[in-house]
Amino acid sequence: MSKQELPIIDASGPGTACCAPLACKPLSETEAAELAPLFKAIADPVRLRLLSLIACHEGGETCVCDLTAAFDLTPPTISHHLKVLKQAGLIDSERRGTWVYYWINPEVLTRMSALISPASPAPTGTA
Amino acid sequence: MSKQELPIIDASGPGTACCAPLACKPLSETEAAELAPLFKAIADPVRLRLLSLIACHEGGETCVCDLTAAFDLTPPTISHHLKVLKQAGLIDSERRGTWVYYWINPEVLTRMSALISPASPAPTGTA
DNA sequence: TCTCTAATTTGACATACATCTAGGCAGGCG
DNA sequence: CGCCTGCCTAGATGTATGTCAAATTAGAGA
Repeated sequence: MSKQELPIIDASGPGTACCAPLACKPLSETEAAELAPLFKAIADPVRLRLLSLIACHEGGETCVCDLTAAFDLTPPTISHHLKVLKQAGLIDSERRGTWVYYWINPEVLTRMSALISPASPAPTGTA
Repeated sequence: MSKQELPIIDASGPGTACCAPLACKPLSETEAAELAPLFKAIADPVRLRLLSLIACHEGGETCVCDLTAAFDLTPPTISHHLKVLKQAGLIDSERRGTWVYYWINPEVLTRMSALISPASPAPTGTA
């Protein structure tokens, strides 16, 4: 276990210096190799919907049973996708009694978003 | 040809109403099915670097020969990845004499970025 | 303890994908 | 016209991935 890593994306908090890392200077081979799996994790319709379902759920967390019910897939398949999302660091989970709850890790999503956001994300008079 | 489509992502321009579509309301099956390929296009280290190289190149466009030179891969492989990016609508190209030039389509990238950007992407007094 | 439900793990299978080699098309130049 | 260079297409191949059925673990309750 202890698959908790996400020091990628050039560090930099929410209000970074430059612009979008991607359009600022070419990604190194190493950076690309670490970033690609993050996007691969959300590059699937089921995982995209899972992420959205969890993100939208009130209380910030969702029981697996609710997620499974939203798809025409078997529980093992949902479990597999949740595992992929979790290993990418996009979500986290905890068992509470009989049920397991998942919630989103917004930091990683924010970083991914910033990475692909073009130079001037808000063209509000950028001229 | 004529694989030019990108009406996805819930429409909405740069200054949309709500927040991030993903965290706002659950993605429909259709939306997810149309969005996933976009992320799949950048869910590869080589394509991520290609995109970055093109985005960073001065003049806004890059010759294929420059891209090929940056990798340890054969030209057909680079060509394949460029095709994937182009079919996703992320880049576009034009032949000019002997060389072919590629440039980025920032709109699609912007939409993808907004999609995964958590609730308040630009805390610039959005409240 | 026994049983029932919730969720995950394991193993198998079909499909999708990244990469290469070989060959084809287009444009420049002698 | 013929050749050379730049890029793409076609076909082949090994690996990765999404899905399911069957088996396993974890907790609740009688």
